[in-house]
Amino acid sequence: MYTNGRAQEPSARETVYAKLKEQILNLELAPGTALSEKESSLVLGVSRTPVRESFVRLAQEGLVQVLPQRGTFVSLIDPALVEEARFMREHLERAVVRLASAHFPAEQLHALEDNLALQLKSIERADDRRLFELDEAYHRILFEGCGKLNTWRAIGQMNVHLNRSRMLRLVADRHWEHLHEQHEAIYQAVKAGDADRAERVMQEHLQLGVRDLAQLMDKYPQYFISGGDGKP
Amino acid sequence: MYTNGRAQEPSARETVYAKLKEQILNLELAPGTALSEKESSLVLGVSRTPVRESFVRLAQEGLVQVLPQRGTFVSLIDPALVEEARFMREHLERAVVRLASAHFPAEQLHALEDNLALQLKSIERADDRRLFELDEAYHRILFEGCGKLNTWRAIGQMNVHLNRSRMLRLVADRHWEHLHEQHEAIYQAVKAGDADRAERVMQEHLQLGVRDLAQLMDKYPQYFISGGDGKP
DNA sequence: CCTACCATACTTGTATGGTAGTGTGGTAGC
DNA sequence: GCTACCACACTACCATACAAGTATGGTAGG
Repeated sequence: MYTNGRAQEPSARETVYAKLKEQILNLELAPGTALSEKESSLVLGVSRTPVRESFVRLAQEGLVQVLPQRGTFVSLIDPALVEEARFMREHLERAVVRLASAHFPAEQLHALEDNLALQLKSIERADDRRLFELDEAYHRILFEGCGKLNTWRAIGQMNVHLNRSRMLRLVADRHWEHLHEQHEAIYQAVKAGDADRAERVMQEHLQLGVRDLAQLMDKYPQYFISGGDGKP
Repeated sequence: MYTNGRAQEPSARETVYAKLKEQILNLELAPGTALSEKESSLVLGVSRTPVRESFVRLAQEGLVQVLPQRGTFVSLIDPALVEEARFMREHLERAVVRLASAHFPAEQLHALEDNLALQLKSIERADDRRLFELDEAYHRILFEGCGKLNTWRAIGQMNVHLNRSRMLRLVADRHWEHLHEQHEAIYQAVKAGDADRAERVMQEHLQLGVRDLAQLMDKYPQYFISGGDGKP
């Protein structure tokens, strides 16, 4: 029988994993912070087992680093990962907007419109976090409309590193001026079927994020990998 | 002191994970096969804990599917994942060979030469598995020479699904004719700095693999996702 | 004062027992 | 013969105990 109503309460492992990941991405758990299975289990009110399994998942994503018998630490931001995340997004999203310009379902086109409207409201309210989420959702919709949602998910695993540096930049200084207008321009180009223009704007759009990575590394050196250490 | 000679014996979790992953990729554990923490722990001679943690990792990669209180199963092959893996590789590797054509270190260039020589020997011996590994290594070297090794690793997580279908194809029918000559052509183009030609050959190269995916799905329907089931 | 050593309090790694949910085969009742 | 029910075997999930390695601070000896 269909017991799969998907109304199951999430497992302890899932909640712990989501909580830790959110805190790491929000920089509430700063890069370099020492974690511990026992401490996290006490804080979150579960045993070590689900915490440990969450650490395994986070370690696989490169968000934490487990040193056997020594400790678990929130990974330092690796500039190479940040740049390569940008690289991946640039080339894959350029390809995707070309696809989108050729054919894009009405449903996702409307979703883009709604998203753009919400972006404007978030900018009015100066709600950075919300705008950040909407930005993510916007790009996700583009992939979804092209039937490339799995590709977006694969990007996601690199994207977390890019997002952490973007979040750091958000703390230092907020300038979302061009963001909405670029999103708008991409939307217009896709709608008009102008693949060349869509690709060009997307390329510019994805070069904004890491322009001043060096400044961030200078301002928050303790959050970044310096020498040969950090990732073996 | 420097006790980090990296000469540590691998943990039980690592060996279990590697073993299971290899067996899944080799199709020794066929898609749909039922696994179990207890059984695997008995077979591999460890307790349930490292097995369980390996399942967590494999589940995150999409290689197994864990149904709570019901069982753990080797994931069926998802044609959408296979196609999107090809999509990612096509666009990222085209970008990479363009970079490589502009500048490529001598060390990696020699590594490509060695690799090509070994490919020839594997073809002579009709050693498919070995040629498969060399093919993977060849592309990895291209990324490495461009300083995009993390990108290759990110592709890897999608690539496993592509490779599983390629392995299935290997079982059915072996035709590696064009593989080596395409690799050779890419090498020549990179060495000559001809970005356009390198990109073009790479594009053709990466369209070979999934040409007859439909045939495989027809021949081994039990290994593939059919309807809306499989991945929620 | 400086150094070498060692007890101790951490850390993660592994093993195991108990719990709750799920599928299945047998059986009682119709 | 057919159906409904129930006991049982099986699963993954979680908690806990033990093992083994590591960093550290205090102390004895020079």
